[in-house]
Amino acid sequence: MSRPKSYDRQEAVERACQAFWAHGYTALGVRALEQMTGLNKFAIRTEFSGKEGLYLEALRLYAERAAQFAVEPLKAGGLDQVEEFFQGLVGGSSPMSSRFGCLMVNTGIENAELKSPALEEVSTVYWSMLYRAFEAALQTGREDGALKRDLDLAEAAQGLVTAVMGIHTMNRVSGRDDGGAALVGLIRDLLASWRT
Amino acid sequence: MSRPKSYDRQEAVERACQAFWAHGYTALGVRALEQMTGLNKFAIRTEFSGKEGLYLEALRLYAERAAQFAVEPLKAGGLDQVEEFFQGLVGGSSPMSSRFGCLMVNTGIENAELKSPALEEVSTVYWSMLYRAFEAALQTGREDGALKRDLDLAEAAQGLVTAVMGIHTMNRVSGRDDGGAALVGLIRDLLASWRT
DNA sequence: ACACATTCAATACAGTCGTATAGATATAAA
DNA sequence: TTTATATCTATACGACTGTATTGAATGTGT
Repeated sequence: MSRPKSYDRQEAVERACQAFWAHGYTALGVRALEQMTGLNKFAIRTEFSGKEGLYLEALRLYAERAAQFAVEPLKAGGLDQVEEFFQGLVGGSSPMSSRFGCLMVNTGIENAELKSPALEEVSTVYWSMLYRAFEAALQTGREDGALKRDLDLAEAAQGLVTAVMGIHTMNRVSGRDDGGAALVGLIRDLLASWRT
Repeated sequence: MSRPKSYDRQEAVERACQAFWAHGYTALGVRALEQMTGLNKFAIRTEFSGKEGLYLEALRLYAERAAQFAVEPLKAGGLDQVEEFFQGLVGGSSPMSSRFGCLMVNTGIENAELKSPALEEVSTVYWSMLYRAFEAALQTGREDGALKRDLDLAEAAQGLVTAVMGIHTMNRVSGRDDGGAALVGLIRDLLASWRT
């Protein structure tokens, strides 16, 4: 009963995610977004209520993908899965590694002062999701008796999250999807030292 | 023979450094910079040849300070100094810790796509300076016989640099100058495991 | 074939960006 | 006191920002 949309919503969000990932939020203008997503200004407004709405949608997609591909295996597994997770942060064979770093890290740094409550929440939820996943994996390791008993689980999980940020940051700063490989190596050694 | 300047150059750069540190480059407009630095538009142009020139000056000051307060002790010391360095990245008593993270990390993430050769170089020089400092400290540790012989020094130094980025990033994302404390703890454990 | 509903393309808008310019101002030397 | 020089304040500029509006285009249902 009306003119069909000239774009595929899902694909548009996907492309927007990639675009924001590479260029950041502020630096990417609406007119550039049109080209990279196949959307038009009107659609950005009506479908996502503006640029920031599209950004939030892209962030949610990113978080969803990360939860699916990286975090779920973590919660189900133990120490080995933690090691695999870190391996996935570098190198070309993984969907979690990128020369542009991590969209959530980039967002957190760029918008630390933006004070958009919606952004703040997406970020917080994302990192606490990762924290709990590490916590669960370590807890599993402990219950399996694979982990030393004197390890502070909360500090370990939080420290791992921070290491993840470092790897992503180094990936972006170096412009290479394996820029953070050295820290992945150190984390592997650390995990080994935690094993019984 | 002319009207005296209404600002102190050194202090202006110092304030600009703080301002860019907190707000980033793009998000901080020239008109806001005037207020926060005590400079005026004319001075920004004549004294620093524009906003980007002032930014570079601020980055150089930041790098200089970091070299002086944090990196020099590293190059002169050994494993203990590496540990002290990481301790200095979190908590209120250190000039290297901040809830705004690290100016160089923020710059590297925000401007990964800016392609300003000058910025690129300042960043590269900074991180390789830190890398060499870690390398030197570890080398000293090795020569003192305090370090296990099978440790890959290059990977260790590069991994430590990446961990530093992670701590700064977590500081900024969490908005706390001790946000990265957990990873500092893990790094301390890791350093301990390297000792003979 | 026609009316209806929705999207599209193009343009307009007010606001901000960094920079450039011009007249007023302040100091030191003549 | 006058002159020269440099800095200050204020305004102007074109380019850009994200958003809003308007008439044309493109479908479906009658």
